[in-house]
Amino acid sequence: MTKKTKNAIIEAAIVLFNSKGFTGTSIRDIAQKANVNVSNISYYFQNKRGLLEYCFTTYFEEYLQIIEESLYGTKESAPMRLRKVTENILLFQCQNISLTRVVLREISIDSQMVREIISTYLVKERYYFSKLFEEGIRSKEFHSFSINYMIIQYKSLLAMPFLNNYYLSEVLQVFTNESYFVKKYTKEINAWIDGVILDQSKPQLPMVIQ
Amino acid sequence: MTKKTKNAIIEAAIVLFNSKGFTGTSIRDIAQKANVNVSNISYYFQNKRGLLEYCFTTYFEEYLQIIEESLYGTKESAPMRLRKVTENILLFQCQNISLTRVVLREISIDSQMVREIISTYLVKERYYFSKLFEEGIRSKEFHSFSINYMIIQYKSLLAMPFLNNYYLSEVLQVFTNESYFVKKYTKEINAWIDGVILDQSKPQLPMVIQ
Amino acid sequence: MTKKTKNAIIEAAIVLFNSKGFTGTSIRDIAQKANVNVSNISYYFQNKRGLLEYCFTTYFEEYLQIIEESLYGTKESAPMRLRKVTENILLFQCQNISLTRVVLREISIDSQMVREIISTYLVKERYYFSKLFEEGIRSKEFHSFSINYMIIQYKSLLAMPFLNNYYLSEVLQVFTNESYFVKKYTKEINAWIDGVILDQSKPQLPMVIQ
Amino acid sequence: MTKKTKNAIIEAAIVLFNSKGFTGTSIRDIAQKANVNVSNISYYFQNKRGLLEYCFTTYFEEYLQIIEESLYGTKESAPMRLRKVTENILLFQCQNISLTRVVLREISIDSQMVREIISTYLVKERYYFSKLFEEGIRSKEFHSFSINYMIIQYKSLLAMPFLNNYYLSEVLQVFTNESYFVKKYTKEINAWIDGVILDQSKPQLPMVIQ
DNA sequence: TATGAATGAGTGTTCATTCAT
DNA sequence: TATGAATGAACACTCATTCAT
Repeated sequence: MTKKTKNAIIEAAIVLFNSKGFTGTSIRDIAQKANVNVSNISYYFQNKRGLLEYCFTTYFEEYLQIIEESLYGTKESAPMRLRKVTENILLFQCQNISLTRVVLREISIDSQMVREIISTYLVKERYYFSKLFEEGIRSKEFHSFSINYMIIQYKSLLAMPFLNNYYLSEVLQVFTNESYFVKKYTKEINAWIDGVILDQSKPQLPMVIQ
Repeated sequence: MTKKTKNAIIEAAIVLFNSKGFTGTSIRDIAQKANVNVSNISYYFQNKRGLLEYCFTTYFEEYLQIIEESLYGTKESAPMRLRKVTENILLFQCQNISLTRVVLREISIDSQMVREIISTYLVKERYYFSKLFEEGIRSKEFHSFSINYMIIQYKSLLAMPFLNNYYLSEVLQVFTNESYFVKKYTKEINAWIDGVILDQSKPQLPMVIQ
Repeated sequence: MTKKTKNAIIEAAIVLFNSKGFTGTSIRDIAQKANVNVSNISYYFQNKRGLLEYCFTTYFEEYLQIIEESLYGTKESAPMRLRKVTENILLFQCQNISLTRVVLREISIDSQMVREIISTYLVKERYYFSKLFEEGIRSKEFHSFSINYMIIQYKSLLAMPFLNNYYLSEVLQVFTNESYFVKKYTKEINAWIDGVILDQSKPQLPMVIQ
Repeated sequence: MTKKTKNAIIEAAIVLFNSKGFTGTSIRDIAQKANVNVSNISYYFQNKRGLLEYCFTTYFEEYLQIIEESLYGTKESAPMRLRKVTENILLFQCQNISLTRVVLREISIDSQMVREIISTYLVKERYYFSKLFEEGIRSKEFHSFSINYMIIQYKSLLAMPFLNNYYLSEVLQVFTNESYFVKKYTKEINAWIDGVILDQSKPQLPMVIQ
């Protein structure tokens, strides 16, 4: 009824996958942290892989919904929508730091398993982003750079604070879980948008850098 | 005499750590791929951790040397040196794709082991980068943004193609191991330098965007 | 009311015990094949052992009844009754191939559990067979061989096609489930009866070999 | 060097596979009985299946060699060679009672695994036996029965004491491991040969029944 | 009568490591 | 310098069974 056990497993798994990696985490670790019996993992998720799949699916379903809503909810200009989707993605990722880090890191593994799970999600994401950049270019608001490289840069800026959160906290003393981080980092990406993406020959927007 | 065995182990380890992750790779996998006996790993590197340490050390020694030479070998302006170090880092990383990916990914794990090995290297790297940005700001060539965030963005742009190389190759059809990638991607980062870092009110450099 | 669930379990169990062996079959396998919930097995048969017991009991009750009826239903001579019981046993075993194979194979395991269940049945069976052979010997129709060895041979001939049904079908292309198998194999055993058991110095019966 | 560990594993495995069946035996049972570490089983035999394969292979190599030598070592008549091969097989099986029982029982499981291992051996065995029976029939020494059914009966008589050794010892008080068993049981099978296989219209051999 | 949740012991297997040679 | 044998702990996973509903 209450799915208490199932949820406890998921939460424990995300925390441990985050800090120790998927292969570095044993299902016994998870069961112990969740304070449940090991067998429940097989019971609810078939096996360890199923648990990771669940995490991925959960993440991407919500992630893509946020992108969709941010892009198609309003009739604003491409630059405005780019800013909006940026902020919403950062907000979502900050609210799910551990899960975000798990997804971003495990994606970087050359595992057939991971590819099978996520490839369709990534194709969808790419479709949304490239459509947005195309619109910006068509309306002359964006530079007509290679869209592929725009997406690479954009995604790299979105992911970096989460992938290298150790670097941020230890070396740079920047903490992704602090409330003002979203605001601060949104400004940074906006600076990139203004400086790199937007065609400043006819600026439509005031600079928003801190 | 000949370090054939040792080198075979290192090469096999890098390839496997890259594709399966550190915890996902067993020393038996490595020994088999290197076509040597398992015990040789203990013999040459003490244990599995020692092998990873060796990889990290090898990588960072060369990486930092490249940064040092790029920054202090000439007396050029900050922007020019930033462009130069960028190109050299990308070149180095492309020439050592697997190792680069291993380092970048394993760094993202919250492992005490990894931290112990790399923290001093990261502090050095930060020192070099922040000194460069400080100089640029002092000479009014760079915007006076937060240096920390500049470094975050810069590092994220440098790392992204290697961390998400699956995404690049499968979704965007961009291949990091192709010869022209360095040239192409250097231009991209230069666009970022020009648009975001450089204070364009008094441009010293012609735009280099494709 | 309807014993649908119970019967589904039994049928699934027999098929699986046959093809995978008792220890090789899990109650989850059975429940899945029977399309019922696992707990029903505990409900109807107490536990896995109880399910096997049920199979054994079912088999032997009918098996012994067939022997009894074949031997004591008529007043015919020992050889005729031996032929008759042979045919009826083969018929019964062919009609219950899977169950027969389960029983014959599991009997060969040195399991205390199995012994407890079946020992009384085997004693009864032995009583019937030895009485029949004694009668044949007393009436000079049978050779006065060791009755024990007669029973061994007789039982081995009865069991063989079922125990080694893979050998029969794959290597010899003989199929126990085909309708004419009983007739054919009965003739074979009759040949054995005529050649080995019957005292041919004064033959009472015509040879029946194919 | 001494292969002590490997042999200890094999011996323990045969005993346990015999008494508890393959699936009923855990590799921990085996390791404990052999007084070695569990991992050695994987080390020497890859996995549990490999251990069974080894048992099968060992058994059949020797078994087929015995048949070959018995049949082709001399230039005797078909009946004499049939007697000889019978005695040698029984002797071999009595000297390896446990292994024989393991092989005979596991063969009766419908397992793809078992089939893959043994099918070629069984085909060879069949070739030898059918050739022998063909010769006997051609020389008019044997009845011209169906060779397939002859082989079935012959194999069933050879296997029975080992498959049902519980039945023999508990119910019939006959013990296969006693020294005189081979002699005694060889006579029994000879009785079958004389009574069923040999064409007695022109007897070449004196009856050997006790 | 039937179910889904949950358990703890057990499964086969793999792990990194050690050691004598 | 390199190897094969051996270990014990850990691995992911499955087992039969129980219990509240």
